[in-house]
Amino acid sequence: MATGRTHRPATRSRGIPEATVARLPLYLRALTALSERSVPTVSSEELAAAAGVNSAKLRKDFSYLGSYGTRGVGYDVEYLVYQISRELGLTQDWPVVIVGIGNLGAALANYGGFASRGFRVAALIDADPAMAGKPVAGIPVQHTDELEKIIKDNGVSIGVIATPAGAAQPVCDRLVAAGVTSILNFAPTVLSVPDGVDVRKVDLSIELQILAFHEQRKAGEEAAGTESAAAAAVARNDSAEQGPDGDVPAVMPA
Amino acid sequence: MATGRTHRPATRSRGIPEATVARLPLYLRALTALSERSVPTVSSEELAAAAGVNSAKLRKDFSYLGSYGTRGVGYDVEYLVYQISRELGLTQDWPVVIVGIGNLGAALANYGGFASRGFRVAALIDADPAMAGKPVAGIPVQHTDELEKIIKDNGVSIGVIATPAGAAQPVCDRLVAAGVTSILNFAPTVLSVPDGVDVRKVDLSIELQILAFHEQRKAGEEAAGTESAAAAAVARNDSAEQGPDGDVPAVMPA
DNA sequence: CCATCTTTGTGCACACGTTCACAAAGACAT
DNA sequence: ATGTCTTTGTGAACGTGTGCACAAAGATGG
Repeated sequence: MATGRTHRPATRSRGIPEATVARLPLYLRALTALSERSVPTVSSEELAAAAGVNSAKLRKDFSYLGSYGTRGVGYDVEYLVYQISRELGLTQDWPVVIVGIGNLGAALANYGGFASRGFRVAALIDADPAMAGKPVAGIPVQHTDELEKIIKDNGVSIGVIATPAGAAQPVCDRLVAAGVTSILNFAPTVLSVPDGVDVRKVDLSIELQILAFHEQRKAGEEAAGTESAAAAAVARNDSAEQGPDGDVPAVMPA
Repeated sequence: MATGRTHRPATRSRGIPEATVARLPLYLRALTALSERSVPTVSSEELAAAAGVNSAKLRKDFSYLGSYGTRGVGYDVEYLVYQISRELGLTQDWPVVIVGIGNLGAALANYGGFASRGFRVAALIDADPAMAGKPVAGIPVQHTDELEKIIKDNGVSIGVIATPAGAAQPVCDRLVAAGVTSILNFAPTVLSVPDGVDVRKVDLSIELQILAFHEQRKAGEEAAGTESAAAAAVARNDSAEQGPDGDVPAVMPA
C-alpha cells in the first residue's frame, strides 16, 4: 500500500542486464590501463583476469553490447574503450553537485576519480552558513538556499548526498524537485524517491558489518562445540546469553 | 592465466544467503531506530517499509535466522536487535586498521558509523613519514613500517585500504601476510588475495558510472538522433583508429 | 585453397534470488 | 471454548545471473 514512492525499479534497462552494467566500469578501467601501455588487442582471458572476473562472463557481457571482438585474435583495446565509454554515457559531460561538505563531502570533492571521467563537480553545497564561500578543492561552497538555482542553471541531473542521516531525505526531496534524477547516497538512511529516480547507496558501516559476519564465521569454523565457544577462537568477549523472549539487549549503536 | 588466488568464494555461508547477510545491517539500523523510540514490537510490513524492502523478502530473510516472530503480533524489537547483532558478530569487538590517511582515509577515521557498532579504529597507517605522529580524529598516524607489529599486537583481522591505486596491492599483501583476513578496499583496483580472505570494494567512480548509464537511458528514451548517428558510423568500422581521437576519454584516475 | 589453430559468441543447465499466495499459529473478543 | 482476525513462515513459481562446453568465425601458414 501507499506506493507513491518506490524504492527500486530494478528492471533490466534496454536489454543490458544490471549485473553487466555494474561490471562495465571495471572492464573500462582495465582497458584504459592497457590503452596507456599501448597494448593493441586483448583476449577475453587476459582482460577477465585483469578485471577479476570469469572469462565466459566477460564474453557474455560484451555480447550484450554487440560483436566487437575478432575470433582468433581478441578485442581491439581502443575500440572497446570507446564502445564501453559510449554505452556508459561517459562521452558526454555530467555535472554533479555534492551536498554536505563535511569530512566525507570534502574528501569526495577532492577525489580525482570524479573529474577524470565525464563527471564535473558543478557545485558544493552545505547548510552551514559559515562554510559559504570557503573554497574546498578549489570550489567555493554555496549555501543550501541556492540549491534549486544551482541545479537548474547547470542542468545537473546527478546529485551526491554526503550529509548527516537526518538531513538526507529533505535534501533528496529538494534535489528531486529541482530536477535531479540520479542520486548517490552516502548518508546511512533509506531514501524514498518517486518513480524514475535512481538511487545508489554507499554505506561504509554496512560493508564492515558484512565483513564482520564472514569473519565471525571463519573464526567459528574450526571451534566446533557449543555456540558460545565458537567465537572464543579470536574474541575474548562473549556476553551472549540466550534466554526467553524478553531478555536484555546488549548493543546500542547509532 | 589460471591464478592460485581466487577473487571470490561467493559461497553461501553456513546456510544464510549472501543477499540476506547484506540486508541484515539494513534491518538492524531500522530496528535500532525503533528501539530508541521504545517501540516494543513491529510487523514485517512496517519494518520492511522502514528498510526499503519487500515484506515477503524480509520474512524470508528472518526465517534463515530462526523463528523469532509471533504470528498475529510481529517481531519483538529488542530481541531482534540482539539476534541480528549476534548473527553479524557485532556483540564482539572488532579492531580495524585504516591504511592510507589521505582525504578519504581521514574522513573514514572521523566517520562515526565505524565506532558506533562493534568496530574500533585500532590504528591509522600511512606511508608518508611526515604524517607520522600527527593525530587524525584523535589517533596518531603511524608509519607503514609498523604495520605488521600493529596487526599482531592488536589482533586485527579487518583492514581498510584507502591508499592510491598503485599502493593498494602491496599494502593488501602485507596486511594478509600479517594476519588480516577481511579487507574493505576503497582504492580503484582489483585486489588479489589468497583463499580464505574476504574483500569488499567500495568504488565511488563505478557508482557514478552506473548512474550515468541509467541517466543516459532516461535522456535518450525519446531523443535518439544526434550523436548516435556518428556512433553508428564508427560502429561498423573495425579499424584501430576511431574517428576523432579526442572523443575517447582515455583517462585513468589514480 | 586447404588445413590447422586460436578465440569469440552463445545454447544450455544449474544456482541463486525474489515474489506470490496461503496454510498454520497465535492473539483477542465474546 | 469457539470463532474471527492478524501476521508469520514457507512452498512453489518465476526471473536473473553464472559458468561450462562447443560450434562457428576468422587468422595464419604452407
